[in-house]
Amino acid sequence: MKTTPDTEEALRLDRQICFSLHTASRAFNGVYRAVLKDFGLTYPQYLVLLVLWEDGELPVKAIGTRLRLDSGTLSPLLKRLEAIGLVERRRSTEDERSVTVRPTPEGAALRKRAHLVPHRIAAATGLSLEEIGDLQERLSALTAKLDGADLDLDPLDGCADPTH
Amino acid sequence: MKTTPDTEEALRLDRQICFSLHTASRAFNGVYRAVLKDFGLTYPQYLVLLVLWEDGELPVKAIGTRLRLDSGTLSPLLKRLEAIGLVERRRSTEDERSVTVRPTPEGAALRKRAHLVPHRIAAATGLSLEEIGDLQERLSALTAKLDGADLDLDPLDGCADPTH
DNA sequence: CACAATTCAATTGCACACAACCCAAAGACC
DNA sequence: GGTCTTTGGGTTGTGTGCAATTGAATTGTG
Repeated sequence: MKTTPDTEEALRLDRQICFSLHTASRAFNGVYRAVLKDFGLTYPQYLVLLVLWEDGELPVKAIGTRLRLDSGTLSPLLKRLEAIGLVERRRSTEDERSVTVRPTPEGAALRKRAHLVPHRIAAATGLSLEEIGDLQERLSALTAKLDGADLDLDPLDGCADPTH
Repeated sequence: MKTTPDTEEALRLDRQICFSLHTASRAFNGVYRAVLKDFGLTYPQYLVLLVLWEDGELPVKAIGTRLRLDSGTLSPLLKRLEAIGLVERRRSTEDERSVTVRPTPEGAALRKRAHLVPHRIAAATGLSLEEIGDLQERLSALTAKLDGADLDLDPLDGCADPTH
């Protein structure tokens, strides 16, 4: 790694990682959009249903922890899922701050139809299960790293030389 | 790969790839948000500036092709960049349908300060340049595959057996 | 030249995603 | 009991991201 500023190269290189991740994510989103259209679901709505199918019933807080989403995103999303009759929201009696979400019978029934989704997505990726697993592993590690980064680095030094 | 439906496993496995990609992308976005706050830029705005810094001046259409964004996203974004004085939009004289975007002197000057950004981002990833390059390559390949997928597959068969 | 098809940008509508706030309920503390 | 703090959801505001439409300009074709 050079210590010269090398503005051109840095700006180009940087674009590569973040941009490819950004684009891949949107491309994936597009594929999900197409596949989930038949179910009338968006991709984040599908994610919420996945965790509910697994756990049966969860408070909003727990869904947010699982998906790393806050109430600003989840509240309206859950209201939409409730509006189309797939989930039910009930304020807990023992802790009235908490709202418990669970699939309605229609929401639970959707699970049977939804098991087709992963096959179609996997086919669209064109990757083997092994490659998928590997990529997933790297991305999870990257996310953990990014979440933990505090960014309190000196603007210039301390970056190029980790031993500093 | 088994041919049994295996709903549980399929739904879980599927969650892994798409979810990790989705989460990694948002985590990256969060890091950029923190780093770019000093510049008053969002991450997509930064991407637009990157291509403008490289090419000097581009029609909206070309920016969209580079970043895979359409006018619905770019039009308001560019108006914001114009509002804060970083770019200039001018309707082309030779083709009046086209709008040419280029950095203002302030926008061009920002480039010098922005070369700090990639260092901080790279540091936050905790990855070597080699790992970054490898990941980028996989993601680009994945995006290409996803963009090309037509999804006109049979819902069930035709997935597990590529020779079909 | 006239007319249809295409292209480019902008706009509208909807759904995240996140920061920043508000409020009510629950705990913690004296 | 009476405050103080924390916690869980909700709301608001801003900024994407994308489908669908509009409208003007250009191109293609007879």
